[in-house]
Amino acid sequence: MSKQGDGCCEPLSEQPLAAEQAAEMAAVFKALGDPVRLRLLSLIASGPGGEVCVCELTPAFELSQPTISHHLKLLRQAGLVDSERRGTWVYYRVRPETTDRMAVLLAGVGGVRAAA
Amino acid sequence: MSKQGDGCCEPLSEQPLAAEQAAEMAAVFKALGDPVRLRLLSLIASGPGGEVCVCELTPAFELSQPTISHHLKLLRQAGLVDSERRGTWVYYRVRPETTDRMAVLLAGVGGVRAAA
DNA sequence: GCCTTGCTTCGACATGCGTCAATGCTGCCC
DNA sequence: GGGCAGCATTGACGCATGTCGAAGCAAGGC
Repeated sequence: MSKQGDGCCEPLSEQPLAAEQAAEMAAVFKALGDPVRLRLLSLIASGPGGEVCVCELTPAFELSQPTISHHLKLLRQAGLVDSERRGTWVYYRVRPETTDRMAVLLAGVGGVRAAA
Repeated sequence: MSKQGDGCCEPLSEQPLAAEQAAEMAAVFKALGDPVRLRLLSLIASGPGGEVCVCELTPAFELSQPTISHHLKLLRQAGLVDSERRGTWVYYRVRPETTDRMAVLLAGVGGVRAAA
């Protein structure tokens, strides 16, 4: 418990990510941590007007339709996309607030010394 | 609206994230999709000189020491951090190349229309 | 040389996650 | 109203993941 050495075990002046905030961010990253969801997000973002119908997303994968719906639900719960029913079809769009927030966090982690 | 081909189901001109690339990126995001690993990365990034000894990381969590080592291994395998043994202690540092790459990807997803 | 400290690796267990088939529900068209 | 297409939900199964205790390795101090 006493100090084990000179260059070790000094208390950190600040830890920029609290446990609560980390859990919140990790939930979003966990939603991104799947190839299918990542491609879904990319397809939605690159769609015309930033919107894509589910009927365009399902045939893009060799997966069953319920599986795609499940992944879209997870993306929605993570706050990464938003859905809107328009007549027969359901359209999804990206929520830039969430993606930008994650991008800023990653840039901050990687560029701490560059910013300072 | 019997015309299904009009407002729906047109083929995408391009899908910016191929399956291989998505799998590679998703592996990194999966490594970030855990509160413990996210806090570890944050602690490492905010350490003096961008380096932190493992003996500083372990007491920051209410987890066993092998568990922390396991999470650090996953971060290392994802290319997010790098480890270096210096005498008795092992120091970890962030690899900004990886974090910046992810930040660019997220910024691109969120700001497609802003860039265009 | 031997013991102590710091960290990793090895099994083992419980939980969570991705996937599918089957079913349910909503809205359009005849 | 009846039928049908588009999506979502449910239940179930198999695999991956987080966690721990115990053991193994490397480096220093006595």
